[in-house]
Amino acid sequence: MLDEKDKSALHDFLLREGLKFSAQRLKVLEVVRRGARHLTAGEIYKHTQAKYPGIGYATIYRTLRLLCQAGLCVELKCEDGVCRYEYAGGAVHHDHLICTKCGRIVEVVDPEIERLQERLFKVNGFLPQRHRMELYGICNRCKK
Amino acid sequence: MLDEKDKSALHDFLLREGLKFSAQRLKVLEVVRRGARHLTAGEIYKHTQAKYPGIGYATIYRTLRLLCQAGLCVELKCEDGVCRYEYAGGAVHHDHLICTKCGRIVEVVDPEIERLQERLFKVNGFLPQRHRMELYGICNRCKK
DNA sequence: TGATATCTTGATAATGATTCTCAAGTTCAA
DNA sequence: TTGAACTTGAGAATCATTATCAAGATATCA
Repeated sequence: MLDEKDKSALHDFLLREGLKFSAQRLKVLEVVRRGARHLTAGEIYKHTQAKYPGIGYATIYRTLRLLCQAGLCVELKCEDGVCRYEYAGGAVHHDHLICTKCGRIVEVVDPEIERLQERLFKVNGFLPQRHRMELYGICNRCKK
Repeated sequence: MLDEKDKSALHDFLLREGLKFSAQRLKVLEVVRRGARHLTAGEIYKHTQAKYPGIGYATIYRTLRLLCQAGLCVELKCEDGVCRYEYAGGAVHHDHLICTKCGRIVEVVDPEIERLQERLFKVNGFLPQRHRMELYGICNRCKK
């Protein structure tokens, strides 16, 4: 099940871009929206298969790119070279704290850092678009 | 030509890890040390070929990983999915401001942000190891 | 409602960076 | 000098992601 808000956000985006609606696109959004955070494309593929048997890998990738463009999804490039995706519809931006032992990912936000980042953009004459901040360390469970 | 300091840093690391010295490893370090910033493995391969004809791709990758472990080199995961490498021996840590139009990379440092990042680690019970911060935007040359 | 142009899809091949394999070559401590 | 252990180069293998393309779905306009 998907909020009407998500569905219409997708619809609006497609309309705006001259693209078309499809059941596959809706299902992928649903999986990203309801599934765990930080899913890989492969995991999203498997989960979507359950709701829409027969969907292809290419469609998963295409749709994920689309959802990112629509601002409904965010792509996270991980250390292992595999991308992970998470729902971002109306969510607050956040960064990631990643344990290098167990791979646990903690989401963090620091408005102060965000502000300083904006300043760095400005000082260097850049028009800000987005950023990625990943902090790697050893989490308290793995420390001992 | 390579500073004695770099050479002995490599030597020390190899000794400490029970590994062996080789001309190839020295040449790769030299290329990373003297070459432009943000070289891809492919570029490092080509440049090293000039100094050490016959060197293989596998050796380049293996050596880059080694140099990263030794702290002489830093790997930068770029948006295009290709890793870039830069010398890091005794250098000050810095982050990257990347133009999404022309690909230009500007190095930036912000001690304030560094401090806040440390705090995020601590607050979440993580032992800090390293971080990656990449700011994406459009540079002043591409803006108009 | 139907025709049509355009967009999407799924299967599969292709790509491309990185890693693995293994026999032959090097290094270095004793 | 010798030998165990580490490295190397060539090329095959991996694996995530993209491209291709014919067949299918969608939406627009009459």
